[in-house]
Amino acid sequence: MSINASLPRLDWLRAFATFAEYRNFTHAARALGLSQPALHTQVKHLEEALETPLYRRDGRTLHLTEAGERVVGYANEVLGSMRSFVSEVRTGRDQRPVTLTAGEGAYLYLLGPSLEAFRRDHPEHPLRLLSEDRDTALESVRSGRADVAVTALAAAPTEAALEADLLSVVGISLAFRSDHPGLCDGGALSLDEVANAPLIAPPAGRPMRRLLEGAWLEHTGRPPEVAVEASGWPLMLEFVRLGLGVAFVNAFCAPPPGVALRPVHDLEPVSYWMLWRRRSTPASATVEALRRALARTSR
Amino acid sequence: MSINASLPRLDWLRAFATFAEYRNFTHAARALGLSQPALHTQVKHLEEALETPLYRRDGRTLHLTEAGERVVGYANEVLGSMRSFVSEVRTGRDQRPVTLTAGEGAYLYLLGPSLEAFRRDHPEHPLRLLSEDRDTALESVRSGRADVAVTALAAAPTEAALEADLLSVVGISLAFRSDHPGLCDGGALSLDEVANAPLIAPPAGRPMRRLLEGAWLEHTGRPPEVAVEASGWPLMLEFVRLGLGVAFVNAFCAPPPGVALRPVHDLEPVSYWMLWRRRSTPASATVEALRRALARTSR
DNA sequence: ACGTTATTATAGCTTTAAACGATAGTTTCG
DNA sequence: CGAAACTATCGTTTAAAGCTATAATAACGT
Repeated sequence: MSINASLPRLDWLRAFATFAEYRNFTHAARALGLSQPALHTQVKHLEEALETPLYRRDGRTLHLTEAGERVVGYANEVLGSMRSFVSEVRTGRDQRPVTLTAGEGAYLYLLGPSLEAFRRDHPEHPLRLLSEDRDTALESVRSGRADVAVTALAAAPTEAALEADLLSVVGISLAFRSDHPGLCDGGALSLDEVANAPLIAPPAGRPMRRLLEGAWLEHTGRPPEVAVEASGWPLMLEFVRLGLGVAFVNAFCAPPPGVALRPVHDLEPVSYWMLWRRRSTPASATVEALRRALARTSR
Repeated sequence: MSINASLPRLDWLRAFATFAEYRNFTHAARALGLSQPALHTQVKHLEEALETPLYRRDGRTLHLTEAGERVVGYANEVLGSMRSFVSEVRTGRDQRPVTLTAGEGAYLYLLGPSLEAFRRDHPEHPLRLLSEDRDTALESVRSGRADVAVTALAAAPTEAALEADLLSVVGISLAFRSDHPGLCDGGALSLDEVANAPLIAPPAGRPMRRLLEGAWLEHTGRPPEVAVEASGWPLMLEFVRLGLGVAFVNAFCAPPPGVALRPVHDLEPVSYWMLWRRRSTPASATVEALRRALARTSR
């Protein structure tokens, strides 16, 4: 009944956290400044302390188990909290950097004012801004490498480990050269009106591209013909300016001179969500429950 | 610019936490199953890692510094969270015991139904119930040994480290034998009406005793004459039943057969508070601020 | 198919550091 | 002022964490 079964060491948690990042002992060990065997035994110790396998081998690639995923998240949480506490005690004030991850588009067109405001109101906290695509960003939040992610999602994530808030819903607009014949005036466009213009689109596989392909098929009966592939709205808009074609972009984009936007009503608007890891101080939920129970006491 | 200055080890935190409990290296070391020098160096290492003295010597007695107080709290928090996480991973579910500390009176007359309800709604969480007096209970919460305290306080504590909720305000009643001449009927009593009855009161120095002495002086111009000292309302009520005198008790007390209660209006009612440690995941406040800043984003 | 490369996992040896016993140094108390 | 109670330090011992070397295994290229 291992009542006082030894706690895992923080070294082991850190070791496992960086191992989880690389999923490769050799590289992770180099990143930690350790030998590969040393890292290996640290992870092994952690597994023994938790009496649970944390990763699985499929041939030469290593996958985290479900328990492993939870442990990474907790490890990063505890390590981050510890680091910030230490620096807080040492310097007398909280200087923990806050890490935000988002896509380039969100930074350029959505988050600017908020970040300025945060910087102004909390100058004491360094702000680490990662630029990552949707999946990487979610993974960064899950694993605790980032505190908050902002990204476009079809719906709030159902994962229990994450909490989310809807930030903004933005429509899709068509970007075209101001001198484009036949597009310059009018309200919302339909897809058919632009079915024949050469198209600048994100690379195959990106979420926005898939959205486009679906809607195109539905409205015109055939897949879109993409003239130019470009990643990121600034590039797409630049290519529009150069006359390489038209592009579908989020309505919040600021078009460069010579480029105009018109809303498109056949495309679903995109929802931007802010996501963060549900803090798993496992105690707190229970303690909260007890507090609620007590608060029901005759008042 | 110690960017990666080594983190304190959990051993050191645990060592310091139990040292803080005893404020005595020798005893704490015995409690930990360590030699006194070993414990001493662990605490020293912690101080070096935090670059801050955690205790001070006044002759032979040791006091925690202010930083030391914060570190104990954080240490207990982190250790508790770690223990519960480990057992959660090992067993697959959260079994963290929740620790409540309160006085005997609160348990007997105030908290019963709430505790029953909590037990029914959360049978998976062991409940540890400590019986401590006010100061010890507060100290237990501050140091993280207990999750929640319930105790009578004149006002909400102003300490930044604690949060509090008012649970209940209860008046003071006089407990007397049902056959007492002249007391049996009527509404609220004044102090003068009972100034001559032999008095059963808590031992000198207890909060309730001090309250009584203050009010007595104010209303009758002289200190009360205490016939019997007894600690705890059950004992006091029992002595009332035996005819040793009358007693002032909280109105929520359940008098035994043969004993009656009547409210007393010259005595201030007593407020029962629930207190808990403000969770200091130092990150969370900042992250919260960032989230608020982002949420101000055009919606 | 077979050698080459990349990587995990184990073994033996070395080094680091944590624990211990002994003890000097302080303060308090009778 | 001596005894008792502790803290803090000093070598010494012991445990554990690191390193190099290497066996074992899977993927890859020719």
